[in-house]
Amino acid sequence: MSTPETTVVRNGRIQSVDRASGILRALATGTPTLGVTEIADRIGLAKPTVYGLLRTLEHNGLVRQDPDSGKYSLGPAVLQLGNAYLAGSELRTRSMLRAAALARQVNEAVWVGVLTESDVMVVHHEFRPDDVVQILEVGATIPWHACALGHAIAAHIDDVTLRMLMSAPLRPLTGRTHTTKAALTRVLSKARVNGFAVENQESNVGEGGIAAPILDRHGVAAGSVGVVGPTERVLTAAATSVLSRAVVDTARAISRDMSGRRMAMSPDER
Amino acid sequence: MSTPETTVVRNGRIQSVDRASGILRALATGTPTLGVTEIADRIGLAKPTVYGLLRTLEHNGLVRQDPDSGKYSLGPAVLQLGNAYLAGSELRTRSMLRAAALARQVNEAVWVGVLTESDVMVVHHEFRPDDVVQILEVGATIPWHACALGHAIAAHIDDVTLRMLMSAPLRPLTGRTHTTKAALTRVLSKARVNGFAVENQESNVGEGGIAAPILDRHGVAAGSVGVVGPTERVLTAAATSVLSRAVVDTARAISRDMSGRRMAMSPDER
DNA sequence: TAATCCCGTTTGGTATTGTCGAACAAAAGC
DNA sequence: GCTTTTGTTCGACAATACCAAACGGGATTA
Repeated sequence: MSTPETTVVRNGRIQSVDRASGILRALATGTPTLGVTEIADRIGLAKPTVYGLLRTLEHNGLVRQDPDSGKYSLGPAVLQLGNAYLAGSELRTRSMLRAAALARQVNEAVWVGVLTESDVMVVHHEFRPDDVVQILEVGATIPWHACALGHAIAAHIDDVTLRMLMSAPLRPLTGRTHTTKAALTRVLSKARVNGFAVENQESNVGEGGIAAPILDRHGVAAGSVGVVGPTERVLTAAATSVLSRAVVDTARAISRDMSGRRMAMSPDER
Repeated sequence: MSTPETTVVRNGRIQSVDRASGILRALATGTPTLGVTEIADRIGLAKPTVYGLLRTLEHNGLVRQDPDSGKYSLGPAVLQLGNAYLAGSELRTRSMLRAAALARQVNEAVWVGVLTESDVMVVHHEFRPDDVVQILEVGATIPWHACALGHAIAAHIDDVTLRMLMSAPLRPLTGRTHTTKAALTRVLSKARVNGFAVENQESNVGEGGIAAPILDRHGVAAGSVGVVGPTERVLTAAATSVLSRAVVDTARAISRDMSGRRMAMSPDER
Protein backbone atom coordinates (compact mmCIF):
# COMPACT_ATOMS: atom_id res chain seq x y z
CA MET A 1 0.00 0.00 0.00
CA SER A 2 2.77 2.36 -0.79
CA THR A 3 0.91 3.72 -3.77
CA PRO A 4 -0.88 6.96 -2.99
CA GLU A 5 -4.52 6.83 -3.97
CA THR A 6 -4.16 8.64 -7.26
CA THR A 7 -7.78 8.10 -8.27
CA VAL A 8 -7.38 5.46 -10.93
CA VAL A 9 -9.81 6.48 -13.64
CA ARG A 10 -11.24 3.42 -15.30
CA ASN A 11 -13.11 4.85 -18.23
CA GLY A 12 -11.75 2.43 -20.79
CA ARG A 13 -10.41 5.15 -23.02
CA ILE A 14 -6.91 5.28 -24.46
CA GLN A 15 -5.02 8.15 -22.95
CA SER A 16 -2.67 8.85 -25.83
CA VAL A 17 -5.46 8.84 -28.39
CA ASP A 18 -7.43 11.29 -26.29
CA ARG A 19 -4.39 13.49 -26.15
CA ALA A 20 -3.74 13.20 -29.88
CA SER A 21 -7.34 14.25 -30.51
CA GLY A 22 -6.75 17.20 -28.22
CA ILE A 23 -3.80 18.24 -30.35
CA LEU A 24 -5.89 18.07 -33.52
CA ARG A 25 -8.59 20.11 -31.84
CA ALA A 26 -6.05 22.69 -30.72
CA LEU A 27 -4.73 23.00 -34.26
CA ALA A 28 -8.27 23.35 -35.59
CA THR A 29 -9.31 26.22 -33.35
CA GLY A 30 -7.90 29.68 -33.64
CA THR A 31 -4.28 29.84 -34.70
CA PRO A 32 -3.84 27.38 -37.55
CA THR A 33 -0.17 26.78 -36.86
CA LEU A 34 1.43 26.10 -33.49
CA GLY A 35 4.80 25.07 -32.13
CA VAL A 36 5.47 22.10 -29.88
CA THR A 37 5.85 24.31 -26.82
CA GLU A 38 2.63 26.21 -27.48
CA ILE A 39 0.68 23.00 -27.85
CA ALA A 40 2.25 21.50 -24.74
CA ASP A 41 1.31 24.58 -22.74
CA ARG A 42 -2.20 24.68 -24.12
CA ILE A 43 -2.95 21.02 -23.37
CA GLY A 44 -0.93 20.90 -20.20
CA LEU A 45 1.51 18.13 -21.14
CA ALA A 46 5.25 17.76 -21.19
CA LYS A 47 6.99 18.84 -24.36
CA PRO A 48 8.43 15.44 -25.30
CA THR A 49 5.02 13.85 -24.88
CA VAL A 50 3.47 16.26 -27.34
CA TYR A 51 6.43 15.80 -29.64
CA GLY A 52 5.91 12.06 -29.83
CA LEU A 53 2.23 12.48 -30.54
CA LEU A 54 2.96 15.05 -33.23
CA ARG A 55 5.50 12.79 -34.92
CA THR A 56 2.92 10.05 -35.01
CA LEU A 57 0.19 12.29 -36.36
CA GLU A 58 2.56 13.62 -38.98
CA HIS A 59 3.49 10.11 -40.06
CA ASN A 60 -0.20 9.53 -40.68
CA GLY A 61 -0.65 12.77 -42.61
CA LEU A 62 -3.02 14.22 -40.04
CA VAL A 63 -0.52 16.92 -39.18
CA ARG A 64 2.25 18.53 -41.15
CA GLN A 65 5.31 20.37 -40.00
CA ASP A 66 6.46 23.47 -41.81
CA PRO A 67 10.04 22.67 -42.88
CA ASP A 68 11.16 26.24 -42.36
CA SER A 69 9.57 27.30 -39.10
CA GLY A 70 9.32 23.87 -37.50
CA LYS A 71 5.79 24.65 -36.44
CA TYR A 72 2.89 22.29 -36.91
CA SER A 73 -0.50 22.55 -38.59
CA LEU A 74 -3.23 20.18 -39.73
CA GLY A 75 -2.32 17.89 -42.61
CA PRO A 76 -4.06 16.97 -45.84
CA ALA A 77 -5.29 13.66 -44.49
CA VAL A 78 -7.87 15.37 -42.29
CA LEU A 79 -9.47 16.83 -45.40
CA GLN A 80 -9.58 13.39 -46.95
CA LEU A 81 -11.28 12.10 -43.84
CA GLY A 82 -13.78 14.94 -43.99
CA ASN A 83 -14.52 14.11 -47.57
CA ALA A 84 -14.99 10.46 -46.73
CA TYR A 85 -17.35 11.44 -43.94
CA LEU A 86 -19.47 13.39 -46.40
CA ALA A 87 -19.40 10.61 -48.95
CA GLY A 88 -20.45 8.04 -46.37
CA SER A 89 -23.03 10.14 -44.60
CA GLU A 90 -26.36 8.52 -45.18
CA LEU A 91 -28.19 11.64 -44.05
CA ARG A 92 -26.37 13.74 -46.60
CA THR A 93 -26.73 11.25 -49.41
CA ARG A 94 -30.43 10.90 -48.82
CA SER A 95 -30.92 14.65 -48.49
CA MET A 96 -29.17 15.84 -51.60
CA LEU A 97 -31.83 15.25 -54.20
CA ARG A 98 -34.65 16.62 -52.10
CA ALA A 99 -32.57 19.58 -50.96
CA ALA A 100 -31.86 20.44 -54.57
CA ALA A 101 -35.57 20.19 -55.39
CA LEU A 102 -36.41 22.43 -52.45
CA ALA A 103 -33.84 25.02 -53.47
CA ARG A 104 -35.28 25.16 -56.97
CA GLN A 105 -38.84 25.28 -55.70
CA VAL A 106 -38.41 28.19 -53.30
CA ASN A 107 -35.35 29.78 -54.90
CA GLU A 108 -33.37 29.99 -51.69
CA ALA A 109 -30.23 28.38 -50.32
CA VAL A 110 -30.87 25.10 -48.49
CA TRP A 111 -28.77 23.70 -45.65
CA VAL A 112 -28.73 20.25 -44.12
CA GLY A 113 -27.23 20.02 -40.63
CA VAL A 114 -26.34 17.53 -37.94
CA LEU A 115 -25.64 17.97 -34.26
CA THR A 116 -22.06 17.75 -33.06
CA GLU A 117 -21.27 18.59 -29.48
CA SER A 118 -23.16 21.87 -29.02
CA ASP A 119 -23.09 23.01 -32.60
CA VAL A 120 -24.93 22.31 -35.77
CA MET A 121 -22.62 21.34 -38.58
CA VAL A 122 -23.65 21.97 -42.17
CA VAL A 123 -23.21 18.72 -44.09
CA HIS A 124 -24.86 19.88 -47.28
CA HIS A 125 -25.35 23.24 -48.88
CA GLU A 126 -27.53 23.67 -51.92
CA PHE A 127 -26.96 27.07 -53.47
CA ARG A 128 -29.74 29.48 -54.15
CA PRO A 129 -30.30 29.02 -57.89
CA ASP A 130 -30.36 32.72 -58.74
CA ASP A 131 -27.21 33.84 -56.95
CA VAL A 132 -23.91 33.70 -58.75
CA VAL A 133 -21.37 34.11 -55.99
CA GLN A 134 -21.96 32.22 -52.79
CA ILE A 135 -19.70 30.86 -50.11
CA LEU A 136 -19.78 27.13 -49.63
CA GLU A 137 -20.68 26.51 -46.01
CA VAL A 138 -20.22 22.75 -45.81
CA GLY A 139 -18.27 21.93 -42.68
CA ALA A 140 -19.16 25.17 -40.97
CA THR A 141 -20.61 25.01 -37.46
CA ILE A 142 -23.18 27.22 -35.78
CA PRO A 143 -24.13 27.19 -32.09
CA TRP A 144 -27.30 25.13 -31.80
CA HIS A 145 -29.19 27.79 -29.87
CA ALA A 146 -28.73 30.44 -32.55
CA CYS A 147 -30.13 28.82 -35.67
CA ALA A 148 -33.32 27.25 -36.93
CA LEU A 149 -31.47 24.06 -37.85
CA GLY A 150 -30.40 23.70 -34.23
CA HIS A 151 -33.82 24.45 -32.81
CA ALA A 152 -35.44 21.92 -35.10
CA ILE A 153 -33.04 19.23 -33.90
CA ALA A 154 -33.16 20.15 -30.22
CA ALA A 155 -36.96 20.03 -30.27
CA HIS A 156 -36.85 16.35 -31.20
CA ILE A 157 -33.88 14.96 -29.33
CA ASP A 158 -33.58 12.66 -26.32
CA ASP A 159 -33.74 14.21 -22.87
CA VAL A 160 -30.16 13.62 -21.86
CA THR A 161 -28.81 15.29 -24.98
CA LEU A 162 -31.23 18.18 -24.56
CA ARG A 163 -30.09 18.67 -20.99
CA MET A 164 -26.51 18.72 -22.23
CA LEU A 165 -27.39 21.31 -24.86
CA MET A 166 -29.19 23.50 -22.37
CA SER A 167 -26.35 23.41 -19.88
CA ALA A 168 -23.79 24.48 -22.50
CA PRO A 169 -22.90 28.16 -22.50
CA LEU A 170 -25.50 30.03 -24.52
CA ARG A 171 -23.33 32.74 -25.99
CA PRO A 172 -25.11 35.61 -27.75
CA LEU A 173 -24.11 36.12 -31.38
CA THR A 174 -26.39 39.04 -32.07
CA GLY A 175 -28.69 41.19 -29.96
CA ARG A 176 -31.52 38.82 -30.82
CA THR A 177 -29.89 35.55 -29.78
CA HIS A 178 -31.86 33.67 -27.12
CA THR A 179 -29.51 33.09 -24.22
CA THR A 180 -31.72 31.72 -21.44
CA LYS A 181 -33.03 28.24 -20.89
CA ALA A 182 -36.52 29.63 -20.42
CA ALA A 183 -36.53 31.45 -23.75
CA LEU A 184 -35.12 28.45 -25.57
CA THR A 185 -37.61 26.11 -23.95
CA ARG A 186 -40.37 28.32 -25.33
CA VAL A 187 -38.74 28.32 -28.76
CA LEU A 188 -38.49 24.54 -28.73
CA SER A 189 -42.06 23.87 -27.64
CA LYS A 190 -43.25 26.23 -30.34
CA ALA A 191 -41.12 24.34 -32.84
CA ARG A 192 -42.64 21.06 -31.64
CA VAL A 193 -46.17 22.40 -32.09
CA ASN A 194 -45.51 23.90 -35.50
CA GLY A 195 -43.33 21.12 -36.80
CA PHE A 196 -40.73 23.66 -37.87
CA ALA A 197 -38.47 26.30 -36.32
CA VAL A 198 -37.97 29.91 -37.30
CA GLU A 199 -34.86 31.93 -36.60
CA ASN A 200 -34.82 35.71 -36.92
CA GLN A 201 -31.34 37.27 -36.95
CA GLU A 202 -30.20 35.21 -33.98
CA SER A 203 -26.86 34.27 -35.54
CA ASN A 204 -26.33 36.94 -38.19
CA VAL A 205 -27.93 40.35 -38.40
CA GLY A 206 -30.18 40.58 -41.42
CA GLU A 207 -30.40 36.83 -41.92
CA GLY A 208 -33.05 34.33 -40.94
CA GLY A 209 -33.98 30.75 -41.49
CA ILE A 210 -36.71 28.15 -41.35
CA ALA A 211 -35.93 24.51 -40.60
CA ALA A 212 -37.62 21.20 -39.87
CA PRO A 213 -36.25 18.04 -38.26
CA ILE A 214 -35.21 14.91 -40.09
CA LEU A 215 -36.40 12.07 -37.85
CA ASP A 216 -35.21 8.52 -37.61
CA ARG A 217 -37.55 5.60 -37.19
CA HIS A 218 -37.76 6.21 -33.45
CA GLY A 219 -38.88 9.79 -33.95
CA VAL A 220 -35.68 11.43 -32.72
CA ALA A 221 -33.86 13.93 -34.86
CA ALA A 222 -30.93 12.69 -36.92
CA GLY A 223 -30.48 16.15 -38.40
CA SER A 224 -32.46 18.95 -39.95
CA VAL A 225 -33.03 20.73 -43.23
CA GLY A 226 -33.93 24.33 -43.80
CA VAL A 227 -33.69 27.46 -45.88
CA VAL A 228 -31.57 30.47 -45.02
CA GLY A 229 -31.62 33.94 -46.46
CA PRO A 230 -32.12 37.65 -45.83
CA THR A 231 -35.00 38.39 -43.49
CA GLU A 232 -36.85 40.52 -46.00
CA ARG A 233 -37.08 37.56 -48.32
CA VAL A 234 -37.69 34.60 -46.04
CA LEU A 235 -39.36 36.04 -42.94
CA THR A 236 -42.28 38.03 -44.28
CA ALA A 237 -45.59 36.50 -43.25
CA ALA A 238 -46.34 35.38 -46.78
CA ALA A 239 -42.89 33.91 -47.39
CA THR A 240 -42.76 32.11 -44.06
CA SER A 241 -46.08 30.44 -44.75
CA VAL A 242 -44.94 29.13 -48.12
CA LEU A 243 -41.42 28.25 -47.05
CA SER A 244 -42.37 26.46 -43.84
CA ARG A 245 -44.73 24.20 -45.72
CA ALA A 246 -42.11 23.38 -48.33
CA VAL A 247 -39.41 22.79 -45.71
CA VAL A 248 -41.63 20.54 -43.62
CA ASP A 249 -42.61 18.51 -46.66
CA THR A 250 -38.97 18.10 -47.62
CA ALA A 251 -37.96 17.06 -44.11
CA ARG A 252 -40.80 14.55 -43.96
CA ALA A 253 -39.81 13.10 -47.30
CA ILE A 254 -36.18 12.70 -46.23
CA SER A 255 -37.25 11.15 -42.93
CA ARG A 256 -39.39 8.67 -44.81
CA ASP A 257 -36.54 7.82 -47.17
CA MET A 258 -34.17 7.27 -44.26
CA SER A 259 -36.45 5.06 -42.23
CA GLY A 260 -36.40 2.70 -45.14
CA ARG A 261 -39.60 2.56 -47.12
CA ARG A 262 -40.74 -0.43 -45.13
CA MET A 263 -43.94 0.75 -43.53
CA ALA A 264 -45.99 2.90 -45.83
CA MET A 265 -47.26 5.22 -43.14
CA SER A 266 -47.64 5.13 -39.42
CA PRO A 267 -46.94 8.41 -37.67
CA ASP A 268 -45.74 7.26 -34.29
CA GLU A 269 -45.19 3.65 -33.51
CA ARG A 270 -43.18 2.37 -30.64
CA MET B 1 15.23 -18.23 -23.54
CA SER B 2 12.89 -15.41 -22.80
CA THR B 3 13.97 -13.44 -25.85
CA PRO B 4 10.85 -12.51 -27.75
CA GLU B 5 11.34 -12.47 -31.50
CA THR B 6 9.07 -9.49 -31.94
CA THR B 7 11.65 -7.01 -33.25
CA VAL B 8 11.27 -4.06 -30.93
CA VAL B 9 10.95 -1.07 -33.21
CA ARG B 10 12.23 2.12 -31.68
CA ASN B 11 10.83 4.72 -34.04
CA GLY B 12 9.57 7.15 -31.44
CA ARG B 13 6.00 6.92 -32.57
CA ILE B 14 3.04 6.24 -30.33
CA GLN B 15 1.63 2.84 -31.09
CA SER B 16 -1.95 3.45 -30.08
CA VAL B 17 -2.16 6.69 -32.04
CA ASP B 18 -0.83 4.93 -35.13
CA ARG B 19 -3.49 2.30 -34.66
CA ALA B 20 -6.23 4.85 -34.14
CA SER B 21 -5.19 6.55 -37.37
CA GLY B 22 -5.38 3.18 -39.06
CA ILE B 23 -8.95 2.82 -37.90
CA LEU B 24 -9.87 6.22 -39.30
CA ARG B 25 -8.21 5.30 -42.58
CA ALA B 26 -10.09 2.02 -42.70
CA LEU B 27 -13.37 3.84 -42.15
CA ALA B 28 -12.49 6.36 -44.85
CA THR B 29 -11.78 3.85 -47.60
CA GLY B 30 -14.40 1.70 -49.19
CA THR B 31 -17.18 0.68 -46.88
CA PRO B 32 -18.21 3.74 -44.90
CA THR B 33 -19.48 1.75 -41.93
CA LEU B 34 -17.75 -1.17 -40.24
CA GLY B 35 -18.19 -3.31 -37.16
CA VAL B 36 -15.62 -3.85 -34.44
CA THR B 37 -14.81 -7.31 -35.69
CA GLU B 38 -14.38 -6.22 -39.28
CA ILE B 39 -12.00 -3.45 -38.27
CA ALA B 40 -10.04 -5.78 -35.98
CA ASP B 41 -9.64 -8.27 -38.80
CA ARG B 42 -8.67 -5.62 -41.31
CA ILE B 43 -5.99 -4.04 -39.12
CA GLY B 44 -4.90 -7.28 -37.52
CA LEU B 45 -5.57 -6.43 -33.88
CA ALA B 46 -7.49 -8.02 -31.06
CA LYS B 47 -11.11 -7.07 -30.80
CA PRO B 48 -10.91 -5.45 -27.34
CA THR B 49 -7.98 -3.33 -28.49
CA VAL B 50 -9.96 -1.94 -31.39
CA TYR B 51 -12.94 -1.48 -29.12
CA GLY B 52 -10.98 0.72 -26.73
CA LEU B 53 -9.64 2.81 -29.58
CA LEU B 54 -13.11 3.19 -31.06
CA ARG B 55 -14.57 4.28 -27.74
CA THR B 56 -11.89 6.92 -27.49
CA LEU B 57 -12.38 8.15 -31.02
CA GLU B 58 -16.11 8.28 -30.49
CA HIS B 59 -15.67 10.30 -27.32
CA ASN B 60 -13.78 12.82 -29.41
CA GLY B 61 -16.39 12.90 -32.16
CA LEU B 62 -14.03 11.46 -34.75
CA VAL B 63 -16.12 8.33 -35.00
CA ARG B 64 -19.77 7.67 -34.38
CA GLN B 65 -21.59 4.48 -33.60
CA ASP B 66 -24.93 3.76 -35.17
CA PRO B 67 -27.27 3.20 -32.23
CA ASP B 68 -29.27 0.56 -34.07
CA SER B 69 -26.69 -1.57 -35.82
CA GLY B 70 -23.81 -0.97 -33.39
CA LYS B 71 -21.48 -0.42 -36.31
CA TYR B 72 -19.06 2.46 -36.56
CA SER B 73 -18.45 5.20 -39.11
CA LEU B 74 -16.56 8.48 -39.27
CA GLY B 75 -17.93 11.24 -37.04
CA PRO B 76 -18.72 14.89 -37.68
CA ALA B 77 -15.52 16.08 -36.01
CA VAL B 78 -13.43 14.89 -38.95
CA LEU B 79 -15.35 17.25 -41.22
CA GLN B 80 -14.69 20.09 -38.83
CA LEU B 81 -11.01 19.25 -38.93
CA GLY B 82 -11.11 19.20 -42.72
CA ASN B 83 -12.71 22.59 -42.73
CA ALA B 84 -10.12 23.94 -40.35
CA TYR B 85 -7.40 22.56 -42.59
CA LEU B 86 -8.83 24.45 -45.54
CA ALA B 87 -9.23 27.63 -43.53
CA GLY B 88 -5.67 27.45 -42.27
CA SER B 89 -4.03 26.37 -45.50
CA GLU B 90 -1.76 29.18 -46.58
CA LEU B 91 -1.48 27.74 -50.07
CA ARG B 92 -5.24 27.74 -50.46
CA THR B 93 -5.70 31.19 -48.98
CA ARG B 94 -3.07 32.68 -51.19
CA SER B 95 -4.39 30.91 -54.30
CA MET B 96 -8.03 31.80 -54.08
CA LEU B 97 -7.99 35.29 -55.53
CA ARG B 98 -5.67 34.44 -58.37
CA ALA B 99 -7.51 31.20 -59.11
CA ALA B 100 -10.74 33.14 -59.39
CA ALA B 101 -9.10 35.63 -61.72
CA LEU B 102 -7.74 32.80 -63.85
CA ALA B 103 -11.12 31.11 -64.05
CA ARG B 104 -12.73 34.33 -65.23
CA GLN B 105 -9.94 35.02 -67.69
CA VAL B 106 -9.99 31.67 -69.47
CA ASN B 107 -13.56 30.66 -68.62
CA GLU B 108 -12.62 27.22 -67.33
CA ALA B 109 -12.68 25.46 -63.99
CA VAL B 110 -9.50 25.95 -61.94
CA TRP B 111 -8.09 23.52 -59.40
CA VAL B 112 -5.41 23.97 -56.79
CA GLY B 113 -3.79 20.79 -55.49
CA VAL B 114 -1.27 19.55 -52.96
CA LEU B 115 0.57 16.27 -52.70
CA THR B 116 -0.52 13.78 -50.07
CA GLU B 117 1.04 10.35 -50.06
CA SER B 118 0.82 9.38 -53.73
CA ASP B 119 -2.20 11.45 -54.63
CA VAL B 120 -2.94 15.01 -55.46
CA MET B 121 -5.65 16.45 -53.27
CA VAL B 122 -7.78 19.30 -54.55
CA VAL B 123 -7.74 22.04 -51.93
CA HIS B 124 -9.52 24.65 -53.99
CA HIS B 125 -11.95 24.46 -56.86
CA GLU B 126 -12.96 27.57 -58.74
CA PHE B 127 -15.95 26.83 -60.89
CA ARG B 128 -16.05 27.57 -64.58
CA PRO B 129 -18.02 30.82 -64.74
CA ASP B 130 -20.36 29.74 -67.52
CA ASP B 131 -21.47 26.39 -66.18
CA VAL B 132 -24.46 26.25 -63.92
CA VAL B 133 -24.27 22.83 -62.34
CA GLN B 134 -20.88 21.55 -61.27
CA ILE B 135 -19.65 19.12 -58.68
CA LEU B 136 -17.46 20.55 -55.97
CA GLU B 137 -14.25 18.57 -56.00
CA VAL B 138 -12.54 19.98 -52.92
CA GLY B 139 -11.13 17.12 -50.87
CA ALA B 140 -11.05 14.74 -53.81
CA THR B 141 -7.82 12.90 -54.56
CA ILE B 142 -6.33 11.86 -57.89
CA PRO B 143 -3.31 9.59 -58.39
CA TRP B 144 -0.35 11.86 -59.03
CA HIS B 145 0.71 10.09 -62.20
CA ALA B 146 -2.62 10.61 -63.92
CA CYS B 147 -3.16 14.35 -63.76
CA ALA B 148 -1.43 17.54 -64.81
CA LEU B 149 -1.53 18.84 -61.24
CA GLY B 150 0.46 15.81 -60.14
CA HIS B 151 2.97 16.04 -62.97
CA ALA B 152 3.58 19.71 -62.26
CA ILE B 153 4.33 18.93 -58.63
CA ALA B 154 6.42 15.83 -59.27
CA ALA B 155 8.57 17.74 -61.76
CA HIS B 156 9.69 20.10 -59.02
CA ILE B 157 9.96 17.95 -55.91
CA ASP B 158 12.93 16.67 -53.93
CA ASP B 159 14.57 13.46 -55.07
CA VAL B 160 13.53 11.27 -52.17
CA THR B 161 9.87 12.16 -52.60
CA LEU B 162 10.09 11.64 -56.33
CA ARG B 163 11.60 8.22 -55.82
CA MET B 164 8.75 7.40 -53.46
CA LEU B 165 6.21 8.56 -56.04
CA MET B 166 7.81 6.52 -58.80
CA SER B 167 7.93 3.38 -56.73
CA ALA B 168 4.25 3.59 -55.85
CA PRO B 169 1.92 1.43 -57.96
CA LEU B 170 1.12 3.31 -61.16
CA ARG B 171 -2.39 2.07 -61.73
CA PRO B 172 -3.96 2.87 -65.12
CA LEU B 173 -7.21 4.85 -64.91
CA THR B 174 -7.82 5.07 -68.63
CA GLY B 175 -6.16 3.60 -71.71
CA ARG B 176 -4.00 6.71 -71.91
CA THR B 177 -2.61 6.71 -68.38
CA HIS B 178 1.19 6.54 -68.23
CA THR B 179 2.11 3.54 -66.12
CA THR B 180 5.85 3.16 -66.53
CA LYS B 181 8.66 5.02 -64.84
CA ALA B 182 10.24 5.69 -68.21
CA ALA B 183 7.14 7.32 -69.66
CA LEU B 184 6.60 9.40 -66.55
CA THR B 185 10.21 10.49 -66.46
CA ARG B 186 9.77 11.80 -70.00
CA VAL B 187 6.56 13.55 -69.01
CA LEU B 188 8.27 15.20 -66.07
CA SER B 189 11.33 16.41 -67.95
CA LYS B 190 9.05 17.87 -70.59
CA ALA B 191 7.10 19.60 -67.84
CA ARG B 192 10.35 20.97 -66.42
CA VAL B 193 11.38 22.35 -69.79
CA ASN B 194 8.00 23.87 -70.57
CA GLY B 195 7.24 25.11 -67.08
CA PHE B 196 3.83 23.46 -67.24
CA ALA B 197 2.31 19.99 -67.58
CA VAL B 198 -0.39 18.78 -69.94
CA GLU B 199 -2.64 15.83 -69.31
CA ASN B 200 -4.73 14.27 -72.06
CA GLN B 201 -7.44 11.90 -70.85
CA GLU B 202 -5.11 10.12 -68.46
CA SER B 203 -7.54 10.12 -65.57
CA ASN B 204 -10.92 10.58 -67.26
CA VAL B 205 -11.84 9.90 -70.85
CA GLY B 206 -12.70 13.11 -72.64
CA GLU B 207 -11.08 15.35 -70.05
CA GLY B 208 -7.73 17.06 -69.98
CA GLY B 209 -5.83 19.61 -67.98
CA ILE B 210 -2.93 22.03 -67.91
CA ALA B 211 -1.10 22.79 -64.68
CA ALA B 212 1.95 24.64 -63.37
CA PRO B 213 3.81 24.27 -60.08
CA ILE B 214 3.53 26.62 -57.13
CA LEU B 215 7.07 26.85 -55.79
CA ASP B 216 8.31 27.79 -52.35
CA ARG B 217 11.34 29.97 -51.77
CA HIS B 218 13.66 27.00 -52.26
CA GLY B 219 12.21 26.21 -55.65
CA VAL B 220 10.44 23.01 -54.65
CA ALA B 221 6.75 22.54 -55.33
CA ALA B 222 4.34 23.27 -52.50
CA GLY B 223 1.40 22.50 -54.79
CA SER B 224 0.11 23.29 -58.24
CA VAL B 225 -2.63 25.15 -60.03
CA GLY B 226 -4.28 24.31 -63.30
CA VAL B 227 -7.32 24.26 -65.51
CA VAL B 228 -9.40 21.19 -66.25
CA GLY B 229 -12.01 20.66 -68.89
CA PRO B 230 -13.13 18.68 -71.94
CA THR B 231 -10.31 17.96 -74.35
CA GLU B 232 -11.99 19.70 -77.27
CA ARG B 233 -11.99 22.94 -75.31
CA VAL B 234 -8.66 22.93 -73.46
CA LEU B 235 -6.36 20.74 -75.57
CA THR B 236 -6.59 22.21 -79.06
CA ALA B 237 -3.30 23.74 -80.15
CA ALA B 238 -4.70 27.24 -79.92
CA ALA B 239 -6.32 26.74 -76.53
CA THR B 240 -3.29 25.05 -75.01
CA SER B 241 -1.08 27.92 -76.03
CA VAL B 242 -3.33 30.50 -74.42
CA LEU B 243 -4.16 28.42 -71.35
CA SER B 244 -0.62 27.35 -70.58
CA ARG B 245 0.55 30.93 -70.58
CA ALA B 246 -2.26 32.01 -68.27
CA VAL B 247 -1.73 29.06 -65.95
CA VAL B 248 2.01 29.62 -65.73
CA ASP B 249 1.50 33.30 -65.00
CA THR B 250 -0.98 32.47 -62.24
CA ALA B 251 1.32 29.88 -60.70
CA ARG B 252 4.23 32.31 -60.78
CA ALA B 253 2.14 35.00 -59.13
CA ILE B 254 1.03 32.68 -56.35
CA SER B 255 4.60 31.47 -55.85
CA ARG B 256 5.75 35.04 -55.54
CA ASP B 257 3.01 35.86 -53.05
CA MET B 258 3.93 32.86 -50.92
CA SER B 259 7.67 33.47 -50.91
CA GLY B 260 7.07 37.04 -49.91
CA ARG B 261 7.06 37.98 -46.28
CA ARG B 262 4.95 35.86 -44.02
CA MET B 263 1.23 36.24 -43.76
CA ALA B 264 0.47 39.73 -42.53
CA MET B 265 -1.20 38.86 -39.28
CA SER B 266 -0.66 39.17 -35.57
CA PRO B 267 2.49 41.13 -34.78
CA ASP B 268 3.52 38.80 -31.98
CA GLU B 269 5.93 37.05 -34.30
CA ARG B 270 9.29 36.73 -32.64
C1' DT C 1 31.46 39.08 -32.00
C1' DA C 2 30.06 36.88 -27.88
C1' DA C 3 26.43 35.85 -24.77
C1' DT C 4 21.77 34.74 -24.00
C1' DC C 5 17.41 33.09 -24.86
C1' DC C 6 14.08 29.95 -26.68
C1' DC C 7 13.01 26.61 -29.83
C1' DG C 8 12.44 21.61 -31.46
C1' DT C 9 14.63 17.40 -30.53
C1' DT C 10 16.96 13.30 -28.12
C1' DT C 11 17.72 10.24 -24.34
C1' DG C 12 16.73 6.80 -20.72
C1' DG C 13 14.64 4.82 -16.82
C1' DT C 14 10.24 4.13 -14.43
C1' DA C 15 5.52 2.66 -13.57
C1' DT C 16 1.68 3.91 -15.76
C1' DT C 17 -0.79 2.29 -19.42
C1' DG C 18 -2.51 -0.30 -23.24
C1' DT C 19 -2.97 -4.85 -24.70
C1' DC C 20 -5.23 -9.28 -25.58
C1' DG C 21 -7.12 -14.12 -24.08
C1' DA C 22 -11.10 -15.57 -22.38
C1' DA C 23 -15.76 -15.00 -21.14
C1' DC C 24 -20.31 -12.42 -21.48
C1' DA C 25 -25.08 -11.19 -23.06
C1' DA C 26 -27.75 -10.27 -26.84
C1' DA C 27 -29.09 -10.34 -31.59
C1' DA C 28 -29.28 -12.55 -36.04
C1' DG C 29 -29.47 -16.54 -38.81
C1' DC C 30 -30.94 -21.18 -39.53
C1' DG D 1 -35.44 -24.31 -30.69
C1' DC D 2 -30.28 -24.19 -31.45
C1' DT D 3 -26.05 -22.23 -33.31
C1' DT D 4 -23.29 -18.53 -34.77
C1' DT D 5 -21.75 -13.98 -34.54
C1' DT D 6 -22.02 -9.55 -32.74
C1' DG D 7 -20.48 -5.70 -29.48
C1' DT D 8 -18.89 -5.57 -24.91
C1' DT D 9 -16.53 -6.55 -20.13
C1' DC D 10 -12.91 -8.27 -17.15
C1' DG D 11 -8.24 -8.78 -15.42
C1' DA D 12 -3.37 -9.78 -15.25
C1' DC D 13 0.86 -9.15 -17.49
C1' DA D 14 4.55 -6.48 -19.55
C1' DA D 15 5.01 -3.72 -23.14
C1' DT D 16 4.50 0.91 -23.71
C1' DA D 17 4.04 5.82 -23.29
C1' DC D 18 5.37 9.33 -20.26
C1' DC D 19 8.32 13.02 -18.51
C1' DA D 20 12.78 15.27 -16.24
C1' DA D 21 16.75 16.71 -17.69
C1' DA D 22 19.97 17.64 -21.20
C1' DC D 23 21.30 18.76 -26.11
C1' DG D 24 22.28 21.60 -30.29
C1' DG D 25 21.09 25.20 -33.25
C1' DG D 26 18.99 29.51 -34.78
C1' DA D 27 17.58 34.10 -33.65
C1' DT D 28 17.86 38.02 -30.89
C1' DT D 29 20.39 40.92 -27.88
C1' DA D 30 24.61 43.26 -25.75
